[in-house]
Amino acid sequence: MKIDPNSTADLSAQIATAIRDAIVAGDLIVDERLPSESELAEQFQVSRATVREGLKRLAAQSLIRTQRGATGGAFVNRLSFEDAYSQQITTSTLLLSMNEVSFDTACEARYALERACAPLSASRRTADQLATMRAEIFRQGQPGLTDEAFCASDVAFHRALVDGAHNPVLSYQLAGAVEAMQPLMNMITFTARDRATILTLHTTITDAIESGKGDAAVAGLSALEEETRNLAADVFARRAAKR
Amino acid sequence: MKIDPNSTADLSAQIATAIRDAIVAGDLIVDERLPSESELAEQFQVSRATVREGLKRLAAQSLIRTQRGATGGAFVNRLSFEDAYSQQITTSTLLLSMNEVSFDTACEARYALERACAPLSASRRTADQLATMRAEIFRQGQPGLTDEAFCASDVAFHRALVDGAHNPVLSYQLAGAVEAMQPLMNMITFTARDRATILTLHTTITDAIESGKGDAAVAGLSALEEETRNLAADVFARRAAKR
DNA sequence: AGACTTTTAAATGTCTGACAAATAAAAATT
DNA sequence: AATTTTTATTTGTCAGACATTTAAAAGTCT
Repeated sequence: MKIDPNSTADLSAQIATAIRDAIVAGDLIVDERLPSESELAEQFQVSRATVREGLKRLAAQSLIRTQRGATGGAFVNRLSFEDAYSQQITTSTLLLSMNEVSFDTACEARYALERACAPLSASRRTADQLATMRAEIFRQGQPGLTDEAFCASDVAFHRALVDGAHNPVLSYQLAGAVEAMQPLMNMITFTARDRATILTLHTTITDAIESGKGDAAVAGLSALEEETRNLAADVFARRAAKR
Repeated sequence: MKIDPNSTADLSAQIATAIRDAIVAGDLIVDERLPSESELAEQFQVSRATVREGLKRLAAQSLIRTQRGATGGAFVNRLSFEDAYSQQITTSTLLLSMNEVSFDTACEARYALERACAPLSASRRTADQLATMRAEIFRQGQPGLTDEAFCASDVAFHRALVDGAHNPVLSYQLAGAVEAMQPLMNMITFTARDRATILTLHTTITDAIESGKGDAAVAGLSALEEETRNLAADVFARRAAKR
């Protein structure tokens, strides 16, 4: 684990990279303790403050955790799916909001990915996930629900659908795609009629998942995608006409 | 932008969270300059070193960039797809290697996602992407290619396939799934016969993409998935038998 | 006046040394 | 033997200093 004295990059960044590489390469294994900050400072020939900045970079990516006290120190962290989820969601959300990704592009990606889950979900979903989907459908039918709450329930519905595939890797990948859409969806105003249409489609999809018909679920998702895109197109057209 | 004096969390972590929240909420917009480190230190009532640790956390997530000099400072960074790609790949790779994700689980997720891209790719791919796919197929047929090089070419082939969908959000999501598989794939030894089988399937898929037949491409991917899983199962069975 | 050079000020990057707080092990006491 | 106290180690935080980079301001020369 060495740093390049000729590099112009910040020392703290170089230190973070060196340690990260060691973790990715497997030279440092999960729960292994790194040398203390003072030892690292001597090893890299920098001050303790610089080492700390490097370590904080790694902590931000959940690659290490620190513990104070006599037997404390920095330990290689087992990256949990939960940690990875939340990072993914933050990154995806910012990616969409900062890069002028069109609603259609994001929507297309999301539904393409969801359709990839549907057949697996249809054959593996537990009663628990089905119950969640039904519960969210019920919630979505409640009168007086705000648009935000409707969208949040929509996200919960789709997450249950995705989790039904019982593949944590898929769930992790999809978390970003589904949740990052929420701010975009929140721009839409859902009329009572819109909600009724969506509810019908949600029911169709849930029925298909329950009876193990992957194809029908895929078709339902495609219909839902079209509906969503039409709704968004209307909103944007009306907004453009106002000017 | 405030921190909770009663929280037990590290001050640098709280500062990072406060600024991150402001960025996600849109209170700080792209390319906006944050107050200088000294000003932030005064604002949060902490030392400059603590502020810096917080800022390094944000820099690790590509949320800010820093510039030295008179008009320098920390600026809200536009999260680029490239930045997001590489973060995704690191995270996905570690997630798989640290959590005992089975080969089958990872493989299933990867191919499910790729099949989601195939129909889009079949209708939108450019000549460029097709050429890349053909070139990689050619490379994979070269004698004397190491297993590592074969896998790397395989990744390039699949990335071209995914990029053919011309949806940056999809490409971003898929980058992690495809690249994170590489270390797992590298555990497999490909015999000449294995390679020939894979080559045939790659050709089938490319032909389907070229002629706009999404269904055929999906079928080809499914066949490739089965082939890959059989290969891996053989490897693991042989390894288990050795003991 | 305009082009070039020098100075200056502001900002991040790094270092040093110190103290606070947490924590577990070792030592002392009951 | 159980409990309490001490001690050593480690991270968290602070204060102040200097180095380096950078652009703008000031100065100088033609």
